[in-house]
Amino acid sequence: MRASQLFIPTLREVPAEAEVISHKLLLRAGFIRKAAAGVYTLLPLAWRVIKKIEQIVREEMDREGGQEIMMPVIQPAELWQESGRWDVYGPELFRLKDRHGRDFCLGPTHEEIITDLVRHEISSYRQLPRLLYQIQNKYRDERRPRFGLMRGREFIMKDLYSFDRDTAGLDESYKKMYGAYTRIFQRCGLRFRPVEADSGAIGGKDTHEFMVLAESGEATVLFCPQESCGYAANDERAETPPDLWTAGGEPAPLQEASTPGSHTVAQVTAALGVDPRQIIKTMLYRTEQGVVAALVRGDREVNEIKLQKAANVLRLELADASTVRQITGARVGFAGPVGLPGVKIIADREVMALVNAVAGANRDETHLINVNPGRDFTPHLVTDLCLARAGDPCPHCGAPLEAARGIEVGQVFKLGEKYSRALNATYVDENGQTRYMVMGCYGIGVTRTMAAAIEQNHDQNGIIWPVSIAPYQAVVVPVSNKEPAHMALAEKVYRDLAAAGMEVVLDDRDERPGVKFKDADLIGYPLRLTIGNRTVESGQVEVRRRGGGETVPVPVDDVVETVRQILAQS
RNA sequence: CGGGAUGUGGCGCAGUUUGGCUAGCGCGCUUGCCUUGGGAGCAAGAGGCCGGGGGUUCAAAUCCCUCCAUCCCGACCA
Repeated sequence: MRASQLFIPTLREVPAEAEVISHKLLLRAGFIRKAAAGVYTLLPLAWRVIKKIEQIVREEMDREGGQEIMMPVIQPAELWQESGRWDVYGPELFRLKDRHGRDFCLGPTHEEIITDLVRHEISSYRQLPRLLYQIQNKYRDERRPRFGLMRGREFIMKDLYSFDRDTAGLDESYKKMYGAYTRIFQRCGLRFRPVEADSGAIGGKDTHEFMVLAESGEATVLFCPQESCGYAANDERAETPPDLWTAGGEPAPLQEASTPGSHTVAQVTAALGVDPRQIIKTMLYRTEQGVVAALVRGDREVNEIKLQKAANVLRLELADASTVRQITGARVGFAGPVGLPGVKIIADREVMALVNAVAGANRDETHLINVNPGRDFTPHLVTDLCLARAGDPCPHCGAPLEAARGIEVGQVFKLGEKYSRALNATYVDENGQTRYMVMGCYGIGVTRTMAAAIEQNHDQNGIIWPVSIAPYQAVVVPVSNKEPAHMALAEKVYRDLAAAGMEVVLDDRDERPGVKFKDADLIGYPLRLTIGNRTVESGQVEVRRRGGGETVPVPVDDVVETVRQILAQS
């Protein structure tokens, strides 16, 4: 393509709305434009990148036996009511009504639709397993869309759904997808890490997230630095072997201490001169089964996912000030487990190891000292409630875990029978028995993958596309489009490359060379071929790799082969 | 959802506090000349319901009310 004909509206200045680098560069380099908050038009360059990522995804899905289908974006409420998610999904679900007043939603995911399809069309074990996938727009009315394509309200997802006869079959499908995902992100040129994750709202058992490592990532992952171990999990999932620290000593009599104004751990440690680990932090949560108190050591934070599981509740939210007052009789910051009636108390293991600890007294401006778990209060349950952090021991090998930020670009789930039961998706096995299908679902955020690639591959001048997903592989830049010798050679090089099957742009715009170079760097073509006075007389072309590498003169007749080799190596 | 900020040609901004006369600047855009190895120069132009609605006033980008949009921060660790 000729740059003079291409729709690539680059910007010299950064639009004020962009925060992260991928958003800034996508706007500046002319890849995207915003239509509404979290909703974008993908311009030709972005669409080319998306199609390349999609193609990689397709090839790897097909290789594992996946079959592509297209499902509706608009989904009837009935199916969501049948699965129970119409009420559970909350305000993130885009809801709408048709002219008759019937309820619909814009699909944030397609378990309902596909399970409905499969229950009607598949009835025998002979038809299983089935792996069906789609690549299309999905919708979530995010409470806060941000970071451009990283957290949009409309985005492109690949979702594959597996239907198996039993859990052994599911394990097989899961393994296939895990392998496919590893290949996909490798082929996209990304530095990533699969981590153990929590299944969250979609429900299910095993799950891994594929995290692209980048500072701008919204998720925290913890991983074991020991290569032989390889443990990695997100911070919500990571198990925390208990640190049974104790100040020791003999249990002393319970006492009250006046702690005016000390409603945080830091303030209490300062007021009483104790180690934060000596404090029992009491967090009150509202659930559909009443208020639950979570106890963790003062230096720890509550992991709400673990708490939710331990409490076996569906909904969990931190109690507001008036609820705290009602339960404890005190303002926020003075809750404690001693004499806390009518509240289910769940304690972390580390709390139980403490001797003569400090806790809120359930009275304003007062704490208790010499609190001894087991003597002064007895939790209903003791378990792991800690949010993991760097430095915690690896649950497998004990080495201190390291933390990193990650962008979640893919997730693989074992759903089990959750949806097949809810929607009655059954088959008849070889013994004539009716059984529920066993499902898995496997998503990749395609638009987010594009953004993540930029987060990981850029410099101060612009994007540095991995060759496999670059919108074009090379740009040919004649230094002057008024110089017949430059243009003639540029045209030849351009045609030769195109004839050899390369995706190449000829920058034939009537611009000064500086402008073309700046745009080439900004857009991030992996290769730039420059034609100017320095080499044109000797019949050479300068070849330069984006993102490092020197400018190398190459004889015209060798250009195609040289480019082919460089691209093959990348 | 809570808090904060912003909304002025395509982009980035000034002007608003202290109402006033043709609403400015840089970039981009158009035309011409000139120039061509890292976002050139000169000249002449085009382009603005000052986010919407309502109000105050002789007079509103500027003051008041209201709505909308966008961005940021937070969403509670007791």
